[in-house]
Amino acid sequence: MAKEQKTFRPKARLPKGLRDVTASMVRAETRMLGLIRDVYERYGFDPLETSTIEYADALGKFLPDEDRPNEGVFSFQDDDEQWLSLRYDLTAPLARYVAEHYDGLPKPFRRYQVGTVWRNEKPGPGRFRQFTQFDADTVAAPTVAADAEMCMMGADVLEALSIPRGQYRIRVNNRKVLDGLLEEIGLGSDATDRTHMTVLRSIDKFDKLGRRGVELLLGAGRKDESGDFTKGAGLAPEQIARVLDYVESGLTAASSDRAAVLEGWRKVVGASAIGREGIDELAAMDALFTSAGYGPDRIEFNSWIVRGLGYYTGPVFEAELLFDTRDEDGNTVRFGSVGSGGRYDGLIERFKGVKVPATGFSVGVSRLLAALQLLQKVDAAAEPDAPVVVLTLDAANMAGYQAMVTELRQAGIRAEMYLGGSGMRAQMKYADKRGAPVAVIEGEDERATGSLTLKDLVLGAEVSATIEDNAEWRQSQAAQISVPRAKLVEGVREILARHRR
RNA sequence: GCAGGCAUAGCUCAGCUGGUUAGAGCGCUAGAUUGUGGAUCUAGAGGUCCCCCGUUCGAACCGGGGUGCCUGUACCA
Repeated sequence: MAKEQKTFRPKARLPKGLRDVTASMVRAETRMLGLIRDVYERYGFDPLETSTIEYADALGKFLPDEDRPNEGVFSFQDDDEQWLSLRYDLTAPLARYVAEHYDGLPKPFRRYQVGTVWRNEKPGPGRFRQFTQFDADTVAAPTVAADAEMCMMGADVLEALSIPRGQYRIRVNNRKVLDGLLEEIGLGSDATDRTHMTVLRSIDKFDKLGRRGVELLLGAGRKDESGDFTKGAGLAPEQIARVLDYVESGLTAASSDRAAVLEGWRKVVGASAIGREGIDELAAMDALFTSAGYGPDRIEFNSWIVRGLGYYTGPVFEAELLFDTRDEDGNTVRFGSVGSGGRYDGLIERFKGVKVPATGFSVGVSRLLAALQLLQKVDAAAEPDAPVVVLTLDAANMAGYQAMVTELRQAGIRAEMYLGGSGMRAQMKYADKRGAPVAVIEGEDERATGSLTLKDLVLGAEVSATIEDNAEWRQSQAAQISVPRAKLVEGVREILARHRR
């Protein structure tokens, strides 16, 4: 009763939040990574490649509001039942590496690393579960000179990618200033306190929600446009006023004068020792920026840069694109942050028990690439020419076609022979779809006379626009020439030269 | 995670108050036009109407649950 067994057919689909990257984007990314690498190398950083998989406990959990432990990380068990995780950033593995090889490393230790990282969380526009980061970190460098260097390097990276000065900004703040503010409004110094965190997160949203939105979040809370309600920090009106004071003291002068921003902050948080320390550190950074010629059109001090609450302990910074652009659907897209970093003096302490100060900067590669693409800064010259296609019209003569392709390749010309099974018309369509500049044709007629027909497909496309009649289109062979078989390379070169960019 | 919306061919979508064989345009494949990409003409392939359960004589359409996508929000190491 052999009933027909249904063969199992898996559905061809990609898991959510992941994507396939096609030729032009792969090439553009490769090129972009090269430019970033050049900048990092110039600053004296050395490459390091750590593994993509680490023991879960080495990556650590440091989210203070851990409602869902282990969320966010892809994990699985090894043969010996130990938990392994895909890395979710490049900093935690660096901390592990430094702790493991501490005694042998030069200190300060400076390394850069580019790599794929994974986060198991809800994807969104421009937010994937697998993406690429490009980091530089300096470990065992206690002074803010290391932080200042990160900021300047961030600016250099963006300019190396042809983002004009003025269209981006490196925005810098200091966690110590924020701690001083919280102290000043009487919230104490418990960094894991819920109100504490809510206040910081509210400040972080100033850019997005504006003064009114932040005010609501600091107080009772805020309703979003779908009607969902976000609970606020529940501060008293005087406290709210003080926080907004701080935020706006950074706003008025931000683009013009770094020293003026620090003066403004000093008035609000200067009474706190930790706040003063933070401001003094930024003043030291300002001196370095200024002497190196990095003005406020590149690096600014900014009140609402907060960053994540997990591990930053000092200066924090974000590289932000300032322009709006439009996506394929014509919607306005604000790019915002394409890189970020800061000082994390506590990360390596997890392993070593001793404090090892460190600071780093991380470029969000995929995001930045998407921005460049919409800016049309993705360089078309990085694309290789499409291959010359040698048509295979006679199955008995494959050896002859192979010889032609090889000749072209040996002459440095990108070329391929048609490897499908269809007729001439389909082969021409294929060449067209590939964007081939030249089709090499050798059929019976050509072979009889020892010649080849070379068709200039670029010129042909231009000609076809003016022709409507089929007979005319076929007979007008303006776009093709006949050359002796021996002149294959020469003839192809000549046509390529016509269209050289 | 929370809130709202959406789900029909590769793509963009139509499909009446539930009614027989679910459609269009574009794209794709092949043929015609003496061995040639465009144009024109002809033919063809391609769908578990997101999935499961239910209501009904009957479900693409109604109800419940699930999944996926979009928007906002939260989080962002």
